[in-house]
Amino acid sequence: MEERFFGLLRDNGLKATKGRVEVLRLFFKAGRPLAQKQIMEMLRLKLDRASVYRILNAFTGAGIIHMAFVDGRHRVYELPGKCSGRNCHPHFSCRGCGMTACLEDFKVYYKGALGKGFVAERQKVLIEGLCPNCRPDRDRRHE
Amino acid sequence: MEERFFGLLRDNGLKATKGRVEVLRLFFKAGRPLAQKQIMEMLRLKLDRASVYRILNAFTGAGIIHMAFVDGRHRVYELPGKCSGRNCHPHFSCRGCGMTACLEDFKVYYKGALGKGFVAERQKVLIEGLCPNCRPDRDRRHE
DNA sequence: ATTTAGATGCGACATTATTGCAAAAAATAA
DNA sequence: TTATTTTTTGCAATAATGTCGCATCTAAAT
Repeated sequence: MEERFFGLLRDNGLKATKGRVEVLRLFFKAGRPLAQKQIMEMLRLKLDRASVYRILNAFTGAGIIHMAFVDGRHRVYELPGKCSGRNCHPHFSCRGCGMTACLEDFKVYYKGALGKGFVAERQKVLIEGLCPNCRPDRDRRHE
Repeated sequence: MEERFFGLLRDNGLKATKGRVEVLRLFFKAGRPLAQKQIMEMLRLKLDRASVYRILNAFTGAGIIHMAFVDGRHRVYELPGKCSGRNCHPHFSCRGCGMTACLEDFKVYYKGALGKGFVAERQKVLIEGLCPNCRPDRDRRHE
């Protein structure tokens, strides 16, 4: 299982160090976008803040992950999944617990109106709201 | 002209101080979203960093402006225009010069796929790319 | 003009992120 | 395996964005 991470790192010209394997493992395990802070809390081994930042930048440069969106002051990264760096799928962010999710089947359609001479390179769509856990439960509204 | 700003401030329970009138003037003059940094550079009078932040927070609390989007690490604010705080129109941000623009006629259509139990409260749409000034000019491509 | 509620300036601090440099670890060569 | 080279890491310092406390000042009301 770890071999998969070793290969992914080496294929992208990155040494398979403990720290990188660990961070990569966390992304695969989480299956959802992660911010540096969350990664720090999930680490099973000691890794410096600076190293985590450098790992995220290295991964981003290599295309192993990309920045999905900025949530408040946190840059949130994820494995590519179905989206390219240029045209990323929309994301959901819960204002209750900070949980994030990819909305890969959630398509955005827009028409014109960018004005003459403008070039669109990337779209970033973020839906903010409440996840099922943070939503006031409708079945309990009579309590 | 300045009376308009005085009235807008007082109607929202804010004292019409020099700093506030100046910041409000900049928003009206610019006619586009502004970040704290840009405001600092445009100021015609001396105003402390902290004061600008406090003014932006006061204006936001009063509903005179709202945060349009986060660009990199910069919070970008704007006058409401056609959008409410909850459902803001899409924005454009130029990666060349950092210029921002509102895409009020740019409508986003999306369908389903938010999953059961999720509640959408806000949408944030940001298109990144190049503005006409930063775009490599097509007419000069043979140079 | 005096009073007073509230705004400002300044400095300290918190947070997120980057960088320089020496020590450590991984990959390569011997 | 050992030695060498390259890259990464840890630590500390630094930068940028933003907030807060407190003394001082200002706008507006008396």
